[in-house]
Amino acid sequence: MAGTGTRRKGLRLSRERRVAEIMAAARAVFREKGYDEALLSEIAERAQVVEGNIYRYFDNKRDLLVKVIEDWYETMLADYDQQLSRIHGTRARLNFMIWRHLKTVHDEPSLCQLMFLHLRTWPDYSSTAVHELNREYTRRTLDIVREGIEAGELRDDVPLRLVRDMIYGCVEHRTWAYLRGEGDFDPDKVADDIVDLVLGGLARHGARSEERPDIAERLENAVARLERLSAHPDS
Amino acid sequence: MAGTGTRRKGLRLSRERRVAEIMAAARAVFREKGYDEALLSEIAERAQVVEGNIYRYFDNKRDLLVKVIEDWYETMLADYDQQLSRIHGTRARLNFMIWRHLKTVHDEPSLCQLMFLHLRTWPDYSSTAVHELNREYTRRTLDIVREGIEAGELRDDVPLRLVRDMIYGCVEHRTWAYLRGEGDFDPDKVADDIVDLVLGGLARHGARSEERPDIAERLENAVARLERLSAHPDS
Amino acid sequence: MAGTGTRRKGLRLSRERRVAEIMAAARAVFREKGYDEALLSEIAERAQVVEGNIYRYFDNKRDLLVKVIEDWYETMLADYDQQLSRIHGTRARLNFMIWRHLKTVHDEPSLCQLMFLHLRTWPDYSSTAVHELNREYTRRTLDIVREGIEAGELRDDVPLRLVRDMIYGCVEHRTWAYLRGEGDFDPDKVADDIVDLVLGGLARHGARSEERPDIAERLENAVARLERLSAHPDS
Amino acid sequence: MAGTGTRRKGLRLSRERRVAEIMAAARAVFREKGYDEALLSEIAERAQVVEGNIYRYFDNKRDLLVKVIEDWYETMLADYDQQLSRIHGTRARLNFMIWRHLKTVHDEPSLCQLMFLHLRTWPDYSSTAVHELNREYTRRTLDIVREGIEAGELRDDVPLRLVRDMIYGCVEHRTWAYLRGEGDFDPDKVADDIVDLVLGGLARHGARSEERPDIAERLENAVARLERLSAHPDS
DNA sequence: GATGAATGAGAATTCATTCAT
DNA sequence: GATGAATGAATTCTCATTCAT
Repeated sequence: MAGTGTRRKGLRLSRERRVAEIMAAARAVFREKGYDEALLSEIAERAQVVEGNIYRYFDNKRDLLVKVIEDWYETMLADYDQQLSRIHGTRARLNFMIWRHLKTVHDEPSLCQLMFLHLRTWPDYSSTAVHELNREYTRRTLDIVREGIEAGELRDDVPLRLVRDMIYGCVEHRTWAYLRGEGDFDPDKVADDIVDLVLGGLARHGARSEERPDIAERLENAVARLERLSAHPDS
Repeated sequence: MAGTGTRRKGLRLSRERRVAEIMAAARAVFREKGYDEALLSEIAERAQVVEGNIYRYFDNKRDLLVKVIEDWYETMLADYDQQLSRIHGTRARLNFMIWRHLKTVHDEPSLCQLMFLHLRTWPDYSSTAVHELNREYTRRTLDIVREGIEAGELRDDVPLRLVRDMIYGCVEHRTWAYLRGEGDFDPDKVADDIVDLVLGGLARHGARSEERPDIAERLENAVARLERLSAHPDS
Repeated sequence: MAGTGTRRKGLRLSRERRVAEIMAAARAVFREKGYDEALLSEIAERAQVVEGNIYRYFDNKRDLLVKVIEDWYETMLADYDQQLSRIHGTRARLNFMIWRHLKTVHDEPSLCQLMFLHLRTWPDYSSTAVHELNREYTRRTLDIVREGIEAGELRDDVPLRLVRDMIYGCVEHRTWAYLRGEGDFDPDKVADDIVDLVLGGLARHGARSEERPDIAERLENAVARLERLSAHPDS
Repeated sequence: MAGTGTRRKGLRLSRERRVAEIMAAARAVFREKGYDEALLSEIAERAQVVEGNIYRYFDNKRDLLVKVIEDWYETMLADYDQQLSRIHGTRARLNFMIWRHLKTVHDEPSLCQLMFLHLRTWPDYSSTAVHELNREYTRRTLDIVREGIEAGELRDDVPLRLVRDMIYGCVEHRTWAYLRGEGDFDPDKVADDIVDLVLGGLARHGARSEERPDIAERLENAVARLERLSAHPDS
């Protein structure tokens, strides 16, 4: 009751430091509890701050999450660049990007969930800095593809955007069960598989021209189907 | 206040009928408001039922959504089978599946959101009937791939599961902005692109560059669309 | 769907039989779940009856419990009489009554709880048949006391009612923890102790007259205290 | 509707003060309405607080009742000690304890009901502070008995625990009808009777019958009442 | 700059009982 | 006599955010 309490009281930290403490606490709590379950009161307590005080530095809970994720992205981006600079060759660089993304999901499933299920679904997401950071995040991959095209290694008749969607969508779907807490996956193996599939495609190529029906045959088949259609439209 | 009683009173319907009415109302409200904003009271009102009565047939709000989505899936599955039976050839069938999925997202963005952002994220999702229905939904695609492999048209050294993740993940990412209410997309175009990318892959293949503007391929795509039209005349 | 279902349908039983089945089901469910947790729907299901049908035989849930307890009491009373007829001597008969009561609590804790915490607390309890049955139940004990008085074995200057309250109140308090699910007790031992205490009292008797201060001394003490009181009333 | 704002707005009180106001309001409402009928909203209104604000200080309705009863017990215990210190002699002190308990039941039937029918029946009762307070409450009685034994006035072959159960069980049974709102009772008279029965027992004792209308005993009882009066002038 | 008391709005859920069929 | 669909009323509890001190 009397004397100096164990809890620092109104201790003044620089704004910078205060913000950092709150964000660290917020990241921890968001990670452990998810967005809805995370309580401002708990974040405040861990940051040694009073609840209402958080509002001095952040607009609201949502904003706090945005800032936490932004911060996380920035760290990742710097990291990526550093590592990518040592890797050469289209396939290897692509593989790295995909592997690194898989690794991130593997190591920080909770933060990824926060990104996938909350941030990204909020109505103003696309005006967020996180959106921009995410584009930046995936742009590296597209750069690699672009360079591969220029080098003549990759096809130039494919919408770049779709390549990105395919890679990141594939990773996301592939890791969905893991994020739900069911089972595990091996980032190395999955990365290899994805690169292989994305680059090589599903169709057979080597023997392709010989095996597949020639043009005349394919045209005939198509016409046959058209005839069938016109004959029995509701069959 | 005035006029003939607007609310029919105690009209007794069979369980079956009542369930159908509630589900119809629920689907509409969920679609319009999303999960959180959807009020049981509004659903009840539209279904001409007292709130508490919903609980005779559904465990809770969550269960109600699950049932609504289940019902939707069942309709879709039957529809798919019917239409798919008229389409032939690996590429065409694959194209149909992807196009149909894109079309669904395009036509029912709200229900898709419900599925993506709620149902699928709930902890017990994998024990849900919806989960099974979803596997059933994607199994058709895998069957086509499997048949393609058996026919020697597709590579047999690719993990099937990854193909599925790539296709559905790609669609989901590609349509994300649309689901968020930003912009639009053309199911036909996107389907063609995805099929092309999934089958052909990103890498250039020696034999391929010669055929480039492949007349047969273009004709095949055209026929696929015709088939689709006859199968699904209101698309 | 067709044919005779496994669930008898509208099978007509005599009113008597139907009532018995419902009461048996109700007793079981009340015992297992307690009053509040017991659901009419479960009782109905166990009794192979439809919910609304219970109301043909019982006024309401409360009435159902009353009837169940009544029935239980009646069985017990008959049992008591039969056994008591073979026991002789005031102490032995008293001991039996107390032991039997303890045994009942021990064997049917749930039904006792129902009686103690519900029936007995309801506002119209004293107009219930159960109330009368309970008086009947305790009257046997008072009869024994009365006979003991007439035989000159027991004091005749004690309010009978208080004796009853003391015996049954003591048992109830003594078994409270057990009813709450904490620990156990031995009906035989506790019965002996209670009889001993009730009959013998707490004060020493044998040496009593010698040890205790004689009248003069006691009067002196009393006067001393009175003086103290008047001298320092607020000390 | 008219006049100066009847509801003070956002007036800030210290935690301590606010808690006290809420508890006072809660005690009143619980007393008047019983547990189930008591509405948080009414408590809030009387405490001049918004409903949700109660939850800053109390976990839930149940906790609120617990705290109210605790508070009540604490007041009583302090009171008991103060009064008991002026009363001397085993019989007189025992008489006081019993009389005081009866008086409490008589004066605060509602709070007693709350204790008997709610608090005490909740599953975690024995881990409650109230449970401990109640033991403390009855421990005084046992101390008196213990001292009587040491002074050679009381038998040393009786389980103390049973004495306590007998006294408090007897009081509870004796006052049951009153608590139910039927009839009344006289704490003085009942206390005398109980003390007499507990000390003397039911059986006749040779030496006893001679002293029967024991003048000293009557005087002692009278003094005990006088002491009580001076200790508790408003009784 | 810090504190933490006060706010506020409502939404899901329960199940005994009734009564149309 | 049986059925089971429909009723309905009311309450607890949550926690981000604000703002008086």
